[in-house]
Amino acid sequence: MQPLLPPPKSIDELLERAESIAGLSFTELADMAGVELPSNFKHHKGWTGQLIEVLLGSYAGSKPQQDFPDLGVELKTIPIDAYGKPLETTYVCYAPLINVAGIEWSNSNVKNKLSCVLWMPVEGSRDILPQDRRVAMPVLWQPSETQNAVLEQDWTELQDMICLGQVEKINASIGQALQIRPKAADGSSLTEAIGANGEVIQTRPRGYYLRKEFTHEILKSYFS
DNA sequence: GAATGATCATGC
DNA sequence: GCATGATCATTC
Repeated sequence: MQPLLPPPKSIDELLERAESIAGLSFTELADMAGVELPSNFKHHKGWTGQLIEVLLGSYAGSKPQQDFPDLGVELKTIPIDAYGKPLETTYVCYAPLINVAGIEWSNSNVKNKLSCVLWMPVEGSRDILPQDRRVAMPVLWQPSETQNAVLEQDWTELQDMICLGQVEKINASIGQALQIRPKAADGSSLTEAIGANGEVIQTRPRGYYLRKEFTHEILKSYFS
């Protein structure tokens, strides 16, 4: 998919664009973008996110930066049920597993990505066909002090385990708001990490994700 | 039913 | 393989 518009020049312009597609169905959005609508997402898991990106004027790419670097805004689509509750966790970024000296919360990719997020909730219930799913109203969010503290605490705990060679002990149950889970094409994918004795080991790549409870709180606070 | 771990598509 | 976009599907 190619961007349909130049990047927005201001947050207001970005919000206007986002609000202008709220309420529209995936069928209407696919038409606007000139792309085919998948009948399901089994083989097109990132389709919705990329569709919203091109409609709002984000440059496609896999750069480890925000979607709108000039505005300092990250774009996230999030599937919700009929009650506005998230149906999935939210991927944040890759978890660095090696050469981690010098990485602190203040300069981490997680903090950078989550410093300002434009959430685009979309209907995601599996009993709604992709063609009928609609986009909800956007939410521009910046973490509160409390939220930032929780994120920092989780990140520190997890990143400490990585530094101490305990990556193999990390599972998705660790962390109140942030968790680490595998992030790879399949189980054969490997990357370097720190082992229990400080040696270099091979392990499955991991990513940081936000729990549904945390994103639910974000969405609720803007609709109450 | 929800959560964890696994997986799919794409561009370099 | 890394990093983006995430959802799937097995396990609990």
